[in-house]
Amino acid sequence: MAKLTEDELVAAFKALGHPTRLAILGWLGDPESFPPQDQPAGEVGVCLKHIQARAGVSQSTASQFMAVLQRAGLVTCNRVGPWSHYQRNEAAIDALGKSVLADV
Amino acid sequence: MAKLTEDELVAAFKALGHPTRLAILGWLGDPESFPPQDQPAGEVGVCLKHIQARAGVSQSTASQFMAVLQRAGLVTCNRVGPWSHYQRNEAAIDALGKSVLADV
DNA sequence: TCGTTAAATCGTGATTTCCCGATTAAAGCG
DNA sequence: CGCTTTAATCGGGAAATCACGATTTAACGA
Repeated sequence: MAKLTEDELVAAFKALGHPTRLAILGWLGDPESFPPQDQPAGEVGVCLKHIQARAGVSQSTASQFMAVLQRAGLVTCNRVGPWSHYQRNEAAIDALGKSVLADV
Repeated sequence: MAKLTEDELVAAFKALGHPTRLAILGWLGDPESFPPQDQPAGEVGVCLKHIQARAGVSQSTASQFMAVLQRAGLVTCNRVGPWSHYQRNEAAIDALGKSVLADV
């Protein structure tokens, strides 16, 4: 994973500076804990519907939360048919943690 | 350093989700790079005036920035006479980085 | 005691974030 | 082609953040 720029760091911190978004990223660490779906969550990621349900927010809010996490590079999106599946970007999260330990 | 709670994590991320505050925390990693002051910066921390000058913001803004970092546990404040000196809380920063690598 | 200096707090307008419902876009099925 | 499902985007009101100047508090010296 490339070294994070100042802007990327700020975007990542902003994205995680919200309790629900922080929780979502944690949940995605255990994709199998979500209800079953057409595509295997462990491979393709978790469907937005399931994230929305667990977070207890509206569909539009869930979609926007994931867009923020995606723009910050912390998750990736996998579109299969009508579904959007979200997965942690482990390399980016690792780079963020190491950035805090080394640079910040 | 104790394990960070969800709330502490969010507060720390929020505090760092601002380019100037993130930069300040980085600057404090090299206290000697600031202009000389009555008390040795390496021991007691950096005087608010110097932080304000480098950040290029007003006195009140600088004071509030440091208050945010302090409430997030990322810096400590050392009052000596009329001066407030700020220092990185290395244990908290370390705990934050490890939290990202392990829990988030 | 009276200034002076340092810094926290107060009061503010401007901007941004938050979160929703409504709408739109796209996929898939009968 | 309609109908349904999924999710992104739009529009907006409420709340929080941002950054400032003004004021207050506290420490110190003359």
